This record gives sequence, C-alpha cells and structure tokens, in this order.
Amino acid sequence: MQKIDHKDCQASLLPIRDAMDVINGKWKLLIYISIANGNSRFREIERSIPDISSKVLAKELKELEANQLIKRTVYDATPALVEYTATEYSKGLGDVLTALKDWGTRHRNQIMSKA
Amino acid sequence: MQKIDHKDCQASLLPIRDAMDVINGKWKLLIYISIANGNSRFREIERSIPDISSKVLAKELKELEANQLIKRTVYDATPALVEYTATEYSKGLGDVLTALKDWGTRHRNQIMSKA
DNA sequence: TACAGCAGTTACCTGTTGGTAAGCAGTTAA
DNA sequence: TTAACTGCTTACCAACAGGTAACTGCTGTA
Repeated sequence: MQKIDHKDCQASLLPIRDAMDVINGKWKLLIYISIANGNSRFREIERSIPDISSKVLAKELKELEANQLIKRTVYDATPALVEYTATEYSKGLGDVLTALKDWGTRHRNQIMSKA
Repeated sequence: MQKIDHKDCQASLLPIRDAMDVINGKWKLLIYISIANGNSRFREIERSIPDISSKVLAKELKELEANQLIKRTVYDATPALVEYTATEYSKGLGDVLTALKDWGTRHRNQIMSKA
C-alpha cells in the first residue's frame, strides 16, 4: 500500500492559496495586463477592458496597489492627473501570466472541440 | 508619441479570462492538487484540505470534472466506492501550478517583509 | 452657456460563494 | 445495539463580488 506524501501536498497548498488571494477575481489580471501594456490613465484603462465599470476598476486598482503590483502617482495639476504604472516587483508575475495565457488558449480549444 | 499596441493587449485578455474562469475561486486548485497528489476518495480529499466543507467540495468536484481536469469513477460496490483522479489532459496545468507556487512563495515574503 | 472629459464616489440591488448544521442509505466494527 | 464510516444532499444564511446608474468638482472646448 502506497503512502501519500501529504507534506508535499500541504507545501503546495499554502503558496498557491497566497497567489490566488492576489490574482483572484474576474478583473485583477486583466487590469494589470492593461497597465503593463502601457495604459496609465484611469479612463484609458477603463476603455481598454470591455465591460468593466468605474466602480469595480477603482476598487481593484486599490487592491493591486496594496499588493505592490502597480504604483499610483498623483501629479499636482488641475484637474488632477493620476498615473498607474506596473512596478518592477510586479514583473515577477511574468511566468504566471505566460503560463495562464498558454494554458487558457489550449483549454479553450479543448472545451470547444468536445462541445 | 508612442502608440500602445492594443492588439497585443487584447490578445492576452481573452485566454487569461478563459483560464481564470476555470481556476477561479478559493478551492478549485487546492482540490485539484490534492487529487493530483494521490488523494482519490471524497473523504480523503476533504480531510486533506483544511476547512473545506462537504458541500463546497461536492460542488467544486463537479466543476473540475466538467472542465475535464478530473475524472469521477464509480465502482459497483456496497457501500458505493467513488474515485477521483487527475486526467492526462490536466497535466497541462503543470506550468500554471509551478508558476503560481513559485510566485506565491516569493510574494508572501515580499508582503511580510514590508508589513 | 452647454457639453465633454478627468478621476473617481455613492447608493442600490442581485447573484454567487461559501459557511453551518443536519440528514440519508448502506456497511462495518465494538 | 450503538457508533462510525462511506459519498454525498438539503436547508438556511451571511458575506462579498460585481452590475447599474447617477453624481461630484474641476477644466477645456464649442
């Protein structure tokens, strides 16, 4: 009888849970990608993501900032000028995004072909 | 003036959205990992994941099956014997899991050190 | 003067997620 | 006989994600 290595399993659960806490939800990664691609102004980001609302965008931006993935800079001008940029630190997400994008593409095909 | 490549951006959004639809939520990846690590029985999986309830587990297992990440096999015995196993297809998730685990570990340190 | 843009905020409402607790039919062990 | 195991399901409820719409103060433009 095989013994299952529960330590290995448990060791994976925690980091994955941590990661998911940050990128969870319908919008966070999409917003991050938009910013990483060069969109920096609130309305610009809003327009770049289909169907997102101001309210959700504002809320998610705060969470992304709290997790140090983006930086919010306010320029002292009238009317207020605010810029969102991806942090150096956030570049570490690159592998996650690549893996998700690749798998998402393949999975779409898989599900479509069987439907 | 730089033109932002909105095509590149939009091209990433869709696959990522597809991927997130599947792995979104607090529990799905944790359940998948538990099964991939060798836990196959309902109660066994339940016990391997801290704080999960029967109700949530049952619901999530159905979704994982619908997405072809796990297979549910019922053996004709009394009392009923059910086995959950990771599908060959689901192995494609490997890169995603590795990336998430690595980043989750690093991110935990990052946030902890600044708190 | 009127409208559009900026960066959001507020109020209200719905749908999903998820937690708690109990229970079911059948079997085995004490 | 009682208790505990199996693989779930049901009822009830709370919290939160997310959608809709209106509105703010300020400025530049027609």
